[in-house]
Amino acid sequence: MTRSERLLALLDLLRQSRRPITAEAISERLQISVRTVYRDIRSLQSQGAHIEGEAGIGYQMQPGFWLPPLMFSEQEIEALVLGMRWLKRNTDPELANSASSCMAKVLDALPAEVVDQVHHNTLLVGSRQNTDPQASHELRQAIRTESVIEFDYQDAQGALTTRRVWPFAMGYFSEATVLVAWCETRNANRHFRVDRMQNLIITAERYPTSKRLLAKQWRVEEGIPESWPI
Amino acid sequence: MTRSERLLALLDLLRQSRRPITAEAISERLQISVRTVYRDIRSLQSQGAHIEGEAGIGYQMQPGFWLPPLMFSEQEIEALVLGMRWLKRNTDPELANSASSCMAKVLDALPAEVVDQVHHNTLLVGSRQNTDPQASHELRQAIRTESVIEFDYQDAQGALTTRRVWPFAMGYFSEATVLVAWCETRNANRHFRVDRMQNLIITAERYPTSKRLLAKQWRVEEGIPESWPI
DNA sequence: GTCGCTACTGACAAAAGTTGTCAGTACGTG
DNA sequence: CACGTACTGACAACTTTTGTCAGTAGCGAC
Repeated sequence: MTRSERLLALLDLLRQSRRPITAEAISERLQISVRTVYRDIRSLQSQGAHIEGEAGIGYQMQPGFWLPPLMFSEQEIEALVLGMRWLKRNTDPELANSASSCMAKVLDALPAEVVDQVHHNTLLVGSRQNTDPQASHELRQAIRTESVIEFDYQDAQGALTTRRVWPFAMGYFSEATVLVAWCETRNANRHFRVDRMQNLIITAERYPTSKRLLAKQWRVEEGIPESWPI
Repeated sequence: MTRSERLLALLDLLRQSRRPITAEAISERLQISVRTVYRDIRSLQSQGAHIEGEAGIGYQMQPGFWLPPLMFSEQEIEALVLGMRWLKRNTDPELANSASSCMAKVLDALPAEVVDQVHHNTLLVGSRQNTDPQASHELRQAIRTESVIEFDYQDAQGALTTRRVWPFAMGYFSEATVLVAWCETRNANRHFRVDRMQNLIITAERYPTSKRLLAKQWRVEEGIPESWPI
């Protein structure tokens, strides 16, 4: 059994065992030395598995690595499919891809007839003209990492300015995709249509506050009640 | 990316792709040689994954057989939230409700730190004017049950006619919601804007074919390739 | 405090695994 | 037959993995 196979086996082992397992027990079970068990555990942890070890006790895996089976009603499935289709046709390839894999994960646990229903579901969505998918992707990335960005912007009057902003939200409208950001140049929150940006640069610089705070402040300014409903 | 990480990624990839995927496609996606793809596939198979390969076709995995899917990634959560938000603001209350309960179920399975991310997610969607929510809901119900429906319809020229149709699909566009149906009156497939319908009646009568067949035929007529992607 | 149990770390050299390349075979479809 | 694709074997360069050994550290029982 090679290491990579063993890691999968170890995941399975930890997933199934309810009580803590000692490294020594694992080492016997998998026919490897204790030292290697420690290394394997470390490797899984670095891949996102929540495995806790306590001296004198053993190892135990916390939930949150594997997605448990989710059950949905027919209507919920319909909603899910429709939402994912909208993403596929109205955002960017990266989000579309995430939508697909979401759907695949959900479907994994569902009985075959439901999967079949999904593939024959006839709720459809239209698509709008795409804004530059690359930019859209990069901007979302920048929001995630709270990075300062720079770009040239052509406003509604056609005037071109260079901006340096702290992005914290994106709005998907049927006419355009809009970035919401704190503008260093103007010292205020501003909205920017993605299709009017040019020469976008994601700097390595992280902005000196958090997107949460920025968003909260923006909501107050705009009179948007509370954090966003789902 | 180490081999063991790659194997998990490969599982995810196979789970996600509904259609068979060729070894070459995988090799590009994972940035490895084709030979290594064959080795990786073999490795997963020997551990119990149900992966089938056919010459000239590609690989396909039978879902739900081995390890459960990995937890949603940050990007997948983002996609999910955005999709559900679109539903909330652009369809009807029934779908919006389904979206909410979907999200609630998903959140229930998520570790706390991810739940927090969801509540502070800043991808937003615009909303369009609603078509009559009641009608929208009833029409979807009619599609589900394959019921014959009747209504008065005002076409683009303003002429009013009474129709009896077999509904099988709905399209959500930014300008309007459109019902796609086989029209008994015209003996052909027709599209109807929901906002131009009046006096809608869902009859108790079930139409003498299936929505799948109707949809298939419509797709052929319209030159839409294959069943709908997610 | 000491003991027993166990998690965990660093270092190192031998052993094993991994990879891309190349040259082939096999299979089903058109 | 040609084509697309699954699949195999061999090999050498390259990386990773492994066990061993020598330690440190936390916790509960006595």
